[in-house]
Amino acid sequence: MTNSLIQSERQSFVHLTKRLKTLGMDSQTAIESVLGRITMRPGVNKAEDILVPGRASRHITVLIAGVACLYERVPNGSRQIFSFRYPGDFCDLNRHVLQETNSGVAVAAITCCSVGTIAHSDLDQLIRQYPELGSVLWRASMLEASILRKRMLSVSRQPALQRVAYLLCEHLYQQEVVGISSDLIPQSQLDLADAAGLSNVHVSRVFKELQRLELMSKEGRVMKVRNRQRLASLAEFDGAYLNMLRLRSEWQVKIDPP
Amino acid sequence: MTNSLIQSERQSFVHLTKRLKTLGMDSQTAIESVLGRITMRPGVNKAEDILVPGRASRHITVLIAGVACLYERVPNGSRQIFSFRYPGDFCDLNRHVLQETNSGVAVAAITCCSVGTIAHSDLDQLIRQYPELGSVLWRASMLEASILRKRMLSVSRQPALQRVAYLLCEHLYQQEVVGISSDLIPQSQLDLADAAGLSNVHVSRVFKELQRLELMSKEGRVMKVRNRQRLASLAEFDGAYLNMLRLRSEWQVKIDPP
DNA sequence: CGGCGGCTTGATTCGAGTCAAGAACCGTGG
DNA sequence: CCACGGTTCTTGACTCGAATCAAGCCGCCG
Repeated sequence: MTNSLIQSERQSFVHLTKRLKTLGMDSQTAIESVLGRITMRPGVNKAEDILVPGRASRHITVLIAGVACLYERVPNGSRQIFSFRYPGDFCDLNRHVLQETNSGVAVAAITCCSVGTIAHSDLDQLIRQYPELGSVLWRASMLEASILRKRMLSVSRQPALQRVAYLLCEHLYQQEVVGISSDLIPQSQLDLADAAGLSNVHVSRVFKELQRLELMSKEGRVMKVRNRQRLASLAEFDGAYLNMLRLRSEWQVKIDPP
Repeated sequence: MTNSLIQSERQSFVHLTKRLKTLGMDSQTAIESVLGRITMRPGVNKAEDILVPGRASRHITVLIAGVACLYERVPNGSRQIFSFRYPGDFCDLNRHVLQETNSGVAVAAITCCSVGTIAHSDLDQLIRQYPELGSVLWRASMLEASILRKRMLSVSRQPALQRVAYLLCEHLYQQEVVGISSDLIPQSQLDLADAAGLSNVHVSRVFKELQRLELMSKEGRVMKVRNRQRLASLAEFDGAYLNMLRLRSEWQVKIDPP
């Protein structure tokens, strides 16, 4: 119903809006329609689960603010983080597209998050009404797969130092896509370890080395990127797989996170 | 134009047909329309490239027969295999959906392959005409991402023995989805190494161990699965992520590869 | 028959995991 | 404001899995 969102709502959806545009959604009315179908859920605290595996659901979840991660637990107790999620990212498109209760994948908040939902039926209807939305979401899925492949390369072929550097670069780039520019790394070392397939102990050593190389530094407990150029070159990260997206977005906008 | 395919053509498309049905394409006329837009390319020999990176193209490629792999070369010379492709699989949907010249990903033939192409413009038109085709291809993309995640888990968290066992199970299951049932492993040990993120030397040792455990055996030079059950349990492979698909396919059909 | 690519085997090295203990940091509540 | 308890991070000692190097071997194709 709400084609005219009140100012504060529109405000909270800036990142989602940007992301949809980045993915090629040109019609403003289509975007407004999507935003109009979003129901906000209560905020989620750092380290809490946003989505648990196995449970069937009648709606999809979209991250409005904060950083989250998509992960799976393995029998031996450790967890693998597959990808990080940023404002404007959908968390469980797979549950919508593949009818199965989405294997063992869960989503957890890395920082405090605010999340919204859209009913599956609403989404279907939106896609029917705006076929471009279908393409946009398909594109988002492909992009995710593309990112995952690159990550796989890094995890399976690079030594620990480069692997961690790679993750850090990936993080910076993904934030930029939605217009957030910050040197601070919200992930804990354990998060990075679980994403890179390393032990927390080794990530700690790697981080020490990154500090020695003056690529990173510490601000209280959080890590901070000092020299992004050299970090990227160390990791052999080029971000070319996001180029396509960059072309479509007003690239220089900088918004610092709260 | 050809809604009435001649018998031999229809024959060569059995796997693609099965795959489309498996993915939820119910209308026979829609399937025939898709098949009608396929142009066959000359066969590709074992170890030859089917698709090279970077080159823009006006059509997408679909694997009709044989086994191929999607891979990327890394600066240091080694290669990472991201996934294997089976009859009925599309090789470069990403190039269609993301306009970019698809990063560094290439496709190579593991065995002799026959491949077909569909012009991007034809595909667009087909999707417009049969919206379900859009969903089907989106679903195929999501499924691929899902498989990739599972693989990532294995690569980053399991020791070598399990990793290789996992790949073998994945291979068997993926072949079954399109109705091929065979114990023989067409991949060379080097292929498996490049997919598992191991050295060829170590894969050789792992294979010796698999033989000792009576899970695998050698037939001339090719490997053969002896005990699939125990192999799957060793690898902690459950194939649940393909369950959804199994429900939709006539599961017991067995077709031995040439 | 020769030669080549894929597989095997052994010796050695090294990166990263594990275990264990301690330190720094954080939020909490007295 | 400070003492407390729990994370998260750090450090060191030790172990071990897998990479690398280097030959030699088998099966295949010309």
